[in-house]
Amino acid sequence: MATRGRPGPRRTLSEDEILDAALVLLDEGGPAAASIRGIAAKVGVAPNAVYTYFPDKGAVVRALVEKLLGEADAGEFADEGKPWRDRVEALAVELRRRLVAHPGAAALLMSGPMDGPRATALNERLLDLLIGAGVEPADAARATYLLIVYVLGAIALEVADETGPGPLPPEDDRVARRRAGFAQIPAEVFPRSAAAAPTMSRYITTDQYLWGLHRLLDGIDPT
Amino acid sequence: MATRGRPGPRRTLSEDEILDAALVLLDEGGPAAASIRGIAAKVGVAPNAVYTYFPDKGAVVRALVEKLLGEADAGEFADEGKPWRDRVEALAVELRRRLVAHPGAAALLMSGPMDGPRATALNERLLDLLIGAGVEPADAARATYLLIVYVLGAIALEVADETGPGPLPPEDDRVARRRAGFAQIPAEVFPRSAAAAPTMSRYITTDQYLWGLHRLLDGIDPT
DNA sequence: ACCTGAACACCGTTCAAGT
DNA sequence: ACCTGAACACCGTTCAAGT
Repeated sequence: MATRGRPGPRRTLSEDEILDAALVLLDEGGPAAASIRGIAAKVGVAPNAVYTYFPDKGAVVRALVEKLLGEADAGEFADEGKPWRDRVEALAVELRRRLVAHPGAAALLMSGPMDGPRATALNERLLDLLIGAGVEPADAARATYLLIVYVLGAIALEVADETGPGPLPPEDDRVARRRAGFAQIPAEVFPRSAAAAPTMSRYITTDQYLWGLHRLLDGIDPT
Repeated sequence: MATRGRPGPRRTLSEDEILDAALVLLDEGGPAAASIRGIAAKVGVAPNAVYTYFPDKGAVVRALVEKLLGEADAGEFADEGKPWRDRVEALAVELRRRLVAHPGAAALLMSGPMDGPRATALNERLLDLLIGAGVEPADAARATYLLIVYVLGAIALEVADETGPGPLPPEDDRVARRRAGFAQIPAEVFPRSAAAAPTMSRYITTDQYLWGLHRLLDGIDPT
C-alpha cells in the first residue's frame, strides 16, 4: 500500500536505525540516556524528526521490546527431534542470554502489555511445543503463561539487581558482590536468610535459573 | 542517637507523609504524576524540601516499594497450624491483592534490587515455612527465590497490562477487554494461540495465578 | 536543621515553516 | 513527506539565603 503524493525530500532514517540508536544508548548510559533527544542526536537529526517515525516515546520503547523478543525467538529449540524439556530449556537460556546482554532494555520488558506480534509468536511456539509433548491444550495455555512469567520475571529481577549503566559484569563478579551484600544480613533478626546467604548469592546464576525452570516443568510434565 | 545542635525551625513533614503522597499520586495519575515536584505540591512544600528527607528520587521509589512489600508481609499465612501449602497460598494471594491495589506502584517493584529489610523479611518468612515443611535448607532457599520470582513476575505482568492511570478495573472487565484483544489474533499465522484465546484471556485472574503457584509447589513439594 | 526562591541542565511534545 | 528552529510546559537537582 504505497502512499500517494510526492515521496518527500528524502528519508534519512528508518525505524530500525532509531531502535538501534536507542538500544546503544540504553546499553551505554542506562534509561536516562535513551531520551528522544539523545536518540535524535545519535542519528543526526533534530529531536522532533523522530516523531516522523514513531508517534511518541512509548511507541519507541514498545517497538524496541518487541524487537528484542523477536530476536530471541529463534535457535535450536525449534529442533523437533529433541526432547521437549530440552527444547524449552534451550529457549529459556537463549532468551536470558539475549536479554541480559541489554540490561537497560530488559528492564523495560514488563513496562507494558505483551501483546505485540513477536510476543504472540513466542506464545505460539511454546504452546505448540507443549501440546506436542502431550499436555492438554487448556493446560498448555496456562503452562505457557507460567513459563513466560517465570522466564521474564527471573530476567527482570536479575537485571534489576544491577544499578548503573554499562554492560552486565561477568556472572562470577555479580555473585561475589551479592555475597558481600548478603553477608550484612543480621543473623539475630533473619537467621534462616543469614544461613542461606551462600545459596542466595547464586540466585542470579544460570544453574539457579535452570533449577527453577525444571521445578516448574516438573509441575507441568504430563507423564 | 539524637543529633546535636538546635532542632531547627520545625519539621513540617515526615518520610511517611512523602511516601503516602507519592502513592496517592501514583494511584491517581500514574508514574508521570509521581514527580518530586508533584509530591512537594501535594504536601505543601517547595520541591527541594523533599531532599531534606530523601537524597534523591530513587530513594523515594525504593522506600515506597519497601513499604508496600512490608505491608503485604502479614496475615493468616503466619498460622503455623495450617498446612504449608495453604500458608504459601495465603501469602501469595495477600501480596497480589495489596500490590494490584496500587498498579502504578507495583510497576516499580522490579525497577531495583530487592535488598531492603522488608524484602529480606519476606525471604525469611518463606524460608522458615519451607524448611518447616521438610524441604532441605539449600533447596528451600532456591524454592523461596522461585516463589518470589513467580509472584512478583505474575503481578508485574498483570499490572503491565493496564495502560493508563487510575485504579485497576474489576477482574471481569479486564478479562473481557483481553478477550476482545485476543480475538484479533490471526488464526492462519498463530493457530494455537487463536484457539487458546479464551483460556489466555483469563491469565490475569486469581485462579490462573493460583494454578501456576500450585504447579510450582508440585515441583517443590518434598513429599 | 529545615525550608525557600531562583536557577541550571535537562526532558517530551507541538507548531509553523521550509523543501 | 520529511525535516528544522523555536517554543511550551514540564522534569530532577543544586545553591545561596533565610529562620
